Formats: sequence, C-alpha cells, structure tokens
Amino acid sequence: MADVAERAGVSTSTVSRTLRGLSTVSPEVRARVERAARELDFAISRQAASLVTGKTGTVAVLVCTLNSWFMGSALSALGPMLRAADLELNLYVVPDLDERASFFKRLPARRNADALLVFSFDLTDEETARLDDLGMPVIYVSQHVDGRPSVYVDDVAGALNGTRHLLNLGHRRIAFLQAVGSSGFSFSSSERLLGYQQALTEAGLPLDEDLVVATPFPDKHGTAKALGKLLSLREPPTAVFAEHDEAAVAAIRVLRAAQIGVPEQMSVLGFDDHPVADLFDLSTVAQSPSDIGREAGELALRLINDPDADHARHIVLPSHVIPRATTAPLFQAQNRGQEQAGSP
Amino acid sequence: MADVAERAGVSTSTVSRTLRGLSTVSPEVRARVERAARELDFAISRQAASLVTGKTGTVAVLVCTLNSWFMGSALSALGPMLRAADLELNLYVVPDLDERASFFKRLPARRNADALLVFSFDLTDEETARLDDLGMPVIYVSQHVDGRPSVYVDDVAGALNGTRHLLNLGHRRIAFLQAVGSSGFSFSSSERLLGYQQALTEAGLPLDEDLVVATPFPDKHGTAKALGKLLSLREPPTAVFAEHDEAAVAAIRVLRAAQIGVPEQMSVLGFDDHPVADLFDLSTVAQSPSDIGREAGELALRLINDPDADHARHIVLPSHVIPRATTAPLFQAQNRGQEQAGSP
DNA sequence: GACCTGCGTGACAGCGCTTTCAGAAAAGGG
DNA sequence: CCCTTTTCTGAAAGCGCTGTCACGCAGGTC
Repeated sequence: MADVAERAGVSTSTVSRTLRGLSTVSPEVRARVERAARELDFAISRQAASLVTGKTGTVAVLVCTLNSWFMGSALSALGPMLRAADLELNLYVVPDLDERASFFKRLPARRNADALLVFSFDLTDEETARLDDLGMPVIYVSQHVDGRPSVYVDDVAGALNGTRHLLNLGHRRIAFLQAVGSSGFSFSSSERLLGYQQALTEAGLPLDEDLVVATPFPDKHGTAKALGKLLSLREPPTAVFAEHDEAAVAAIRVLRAAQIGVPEQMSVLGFDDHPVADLFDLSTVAQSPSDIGREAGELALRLINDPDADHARHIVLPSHVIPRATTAPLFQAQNRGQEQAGSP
Repeated sequence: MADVAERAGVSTSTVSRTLRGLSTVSPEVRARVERAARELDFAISRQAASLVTGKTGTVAVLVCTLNSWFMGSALSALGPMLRAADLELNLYVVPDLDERASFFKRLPARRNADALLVFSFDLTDEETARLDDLGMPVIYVSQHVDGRPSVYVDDVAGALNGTRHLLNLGHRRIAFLQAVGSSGFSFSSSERLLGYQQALTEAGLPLDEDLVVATPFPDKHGTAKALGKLLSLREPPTAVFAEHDEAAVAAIRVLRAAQIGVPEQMSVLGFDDHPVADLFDLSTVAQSPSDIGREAGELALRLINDPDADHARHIVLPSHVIPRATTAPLFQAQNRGQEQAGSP
C-alpha cells in the first residue's frame, strides 16, 4: 500500500480511503490512486484491515459433507451471494464424530469470521450453547433452533401436502418410509412424519403404526426388508411416501424387481426433488436448496451489519408437490395393475 | 492474548511461544499458560498472526460449481485434510462467465491465501498467466497445465481400458458419445475420446467418424438425436461408450424407451462411477474424486512448506473398469436380443 | 481584512500478534 | 568460586492497514 501511495504521490491514508470508496477524495486524486493500484496489481490485505476494523470479512460455513445434492446446491447459491457482498466463504467440513468433537472443542472459527452458518446438523444443547458464546451471529440452516436465527423449509407442511396429494388420488392405505441415517445428522425426519400424520388425521383416517416403517440408509437390503413388512400386512398399502427421494428410488427398485408395478400397483412419492427424482420420473415434494442457501446468506449479511437485528428470526421457505409418473389414482391404478400385472 | 498472559503471570511472548508449541518453554509455565488459555476460551487471531508471519494459514479453492458429485466428493476429502494441517479452506464459487471475468480481474485470493487450488476449469492462456503472478503456489486439479503442478486421473488410459473392455466382449462397432457442456468448463472430453481411439487403433479397427456423436448436456432430446444418428447407420454400433455416466444414463433411458434392450442389443459403458451408475447398474470406468481431493491437498501442503519443491510436478491417478449390468458379450447379446427383442 | 466554514489531505497511533535481542537464572567446567 | 554456556523469559519493534485528529486552503460573510 505504501508503494501505491508513493507512486500516486499521496499518503497511505488517501490510498486507503480511495480503495474503500470512502467519503471525500477529490476525483483527480482518486483517479491517480486507482491507476497506481491497478498498475501495481495491488490487492488489500484483509488480514491487516481486519486487525484494525475488527471485521474479518469472512463468513464461516459448517457442513457435515458436501457430497450431497442439497449441500452442493445450497453452497453453489451461497457462494456467489457472499462474493457479491465482498465476503469470503470459509468452509469447515466435519464429516465424523471425532472431527465434530474437535471442532466444537476448539471452535476454529472464533475470531476468524463475522458469522457462522451451520448446515443440517442435529446439535446437542451443549453444542448450541457452545456456539452461543462464539461472539458472532450463528445461523442455523435447514433446521430450526428455538431462539436462534434459522432458515429451513416447512417440512411439516410439505409432508402434509404430499400426503394430501396421495389422498386426493384416492389412496387410503398410505405408508411412510423413514430413512435412518448413520451419523447423528438430522434430515428433518420427524417433521415429515408429523406432516404425514396430520394429513391422515385431517382426512379422518386412523394412524396405523404398521404403515410407518424405517430403513437404514443407504442400504438396499434394508429397504427390501422395510417394504417386505408393508407387503405382508393383512391390508397392504397402495401408496408409499418416502422421507426422501433416494429412499423412494430404492423402494421403486425393490418394487420393480419384485414385479410390483409402480405406479400401477403402488404409488411412490418422494421428498426433496433430488436430481434422481427426474431420472426415475418420481413424483415428489420439491424444496429449493439454492433458495435456502441464498436466504441464509442474506440473513447472515443482515445480522453482520445490524447487530441489533432480531436474533431469533426464523425464515421458513415453502415446498410444493411435483406430480410425475410414480403416483396414480387408486382406482385406475388397480385396474391397470390387474391388466398388466407383472410387467414393469 | 494479553489477558491470557496476565492471568498466567507471563509475557505475551511466552503465551505466543506456548500456543505455537514452540521451542523451549518450561513445562511448568506451559501448563499455566495452557490452563489460562482454556479458561478464557482464547483462540488466536489468524489475521494478526498472518500480518507478521506473512502466512495466512488459508488455502483458496476455486470451483465452478459444487452442484456435482465430483466436486462434492473431492471437497469432502479435501476439507478434513486441510483441517488436519490446521489450514482454513476458502471457497470461491464462480458459476458463470461474468463472475469468472471478475474473479480473474480482481483475484480476490491475492494476499489472502497461501495456495490456490483450481478445480476443473478449462483455462485460457491469459487466465493461467494471470494466476502465475498471484504470488502463491497454484495447483490445477482435474486438469493438466504444462509446467504447473497438476493433479488428475489419466483419462486417456481410462478410456483406453474402457474401450478394451468392450472389445474384449467382442464388440467391433463401438460408438463414442460426447457430452458437450454449456459453459467453458472442461470435463476432459478430448482425452477420453483419444483413449477410445487408441484402443480401436490398437485392435486394428478403423476410426469411423460416424461412430463419434456429440450431445449437448444435459438435454434428453439431444441424446435421442445423437443416438438416432447411430441407430440409422448402415452398420449401427453394438456398444456405446459415453463420455460420462450421466450421458450414459440418458442414453440408456432413450434406448429403453425405444425398446432397445440394454445390454441385450446395445452395451452401454459410462465413465466416472457417479452414484447414478450404481442406481442404473451401469458398467463404467471409475475414478476417485476423493483421492484427487486428498492428493491435491497434500501437494498444496508440500508447495506451501517447501517453496523449492518441484513446481511442475504432475500427479496422475489411476482409474479402473467396473463391469456391471449394461455391458455384455456381443455374441450372447445378439442371441438374447433376438429371443427377447422388445422387452426391457 | 478578520473570521468562520468545510473540504481534502497527511501524520500518527494502534489493532494483536511474532520475532529479535538482550538479560536473568541455572547449569556446567576449570 | 569464578567464568562460560545453556535455558528460559520479557521488552520492544513492527507487520499493513484504519481511523482520529489537526492542518492548510479555498470560498463565503460581515
């Protein structure tokens, strides 16, 4: 910066002011400084600036994996959003419980970011408390934590609408397929189950526990077992609502392998609108991870710039049903099922 | 840090030395300092440290998107690797040409990182030159740039082996399906084509230009058109080698919709071992993005710590053929094809 | 012409660390 | 027991910026 100042024949103060687009710098001097900076390929050192401003110009993002469609889409939207606000994006990938423990013990983001976005973690109270005294706004994404800023889709409403779609098609025996992940990360399982139950209750149908089955995920054998339970009921379901699309696809593969036509004999509905949904023509309840990412970024900006902002604000995003080829009316489905039984 | 020093009854110099595990600090003092630091939840400010050391403790990563299996896997491996080396990961998501231009103009990573990893970009010479005077090691990942450190899988060898697999199954008319992306990002298309051609030449087969077709991707209609060309040849192929799995899956869907059995009448081979490959039982040439991510991270570490290291080093990773259910011997395939023609 | 106002600029302190240097204390050697 | 060596610790400078403050200078007012 001293070099730029010398070359432009001004003081470093003026260079600093110019480069930050600040207050009053005479147009002539401004031009000189900008030219000098360009010629020297000068870029400000955030480190030095942050030392005195106290702002790091960085947003930290905590994720358990990037290896998922959801994270990829959300961050692909978040990244450019932050760039536009001239913020750096600092990524913490915490894949397993060991790393997680060490992250929460050391909190490496402390003092090195202006805000933290926590994606899709099922946090313990202790962990939440730990983040509370991190000294920066913490935004919970794709999850809601009481009293803390959160951004998420309304899973209850989504599952409610999805179930209604099946009900409207005439289905009365509707199963719910839960996907139990391996690590302690929440994928809003219970909320979706709740929405499913609400829809049934609303329709005056009983909640049959036999219709709610769980499968470890990913695990094809587990899916087969879970579906086996359903298919061996006295009154088997005519539709399956899977907690997420990947489980739904696993179910479709099991059903088709067993010569059970989808949707002729069994409607299958997913959740998420994951790319595989399109590949399998899967009807599903769509959510938009890129909207979530963007909203989370904007909330972060607001909280950084205005510390008095409402720190308990929740942003709830909508979802919507996308009917494709794996859900069909019950009556027609049964007819078709009998005519073409056995053919995929 | 002053607080810690006071609480431990030592100078800030000693605190600094202790916290960095440096040189000789007496065990007793060390214990006192560590306790004080723990009690005050003290975390070092990287900004302040970097100001004097000149090291930022950060690795910048440039990607065009995260919304792909490859990036997700690579970064999911890279992240923990860098964490283990106590480095931050600074992510730059540059999705379109505008952002790309602005990135290369401003080079925001300058002075704010110790190394830059560039993922899967098809860079112009100008852009490469721009990165050269960034003043930090730049590592090219999933691409190779002459004279610069690069990490990538051997696409030529992979495609060679994949084609050999088809040849070994008896196929002689083997098509190659190119997937032309929209934006200027390379997915090693030409290398894979080259491997395919090498294998044919090696087997003494002519290179029939009609057998190489391109499809815009993603675009189902385009795939149908490309396959149409192949199927209307005087001597249509009995196998299709797709540049990547997603194109292969698109091809399978088109073929099956047209009642052409895969693999009975047409073998299909993909490339990448993308998750959809497993879902469609697609034979493919596997690469390991997590290995790429890890190797890239390790190379970055080496270049940061040892500036004299070989800056032109290329790390080439292997790929291997995974036969699944979409490739079958030619002879048997034709028999089966005739017996069951028309059934999927 | 003395006074005020306000704009544009430079000098300088200081952000929180690291690092050199020097000095105190302990250890060893004659 | 004195002197050298080694081991440990503190004082202080300075990294590259920002922000405060003071100053010079034009233009306006009485």
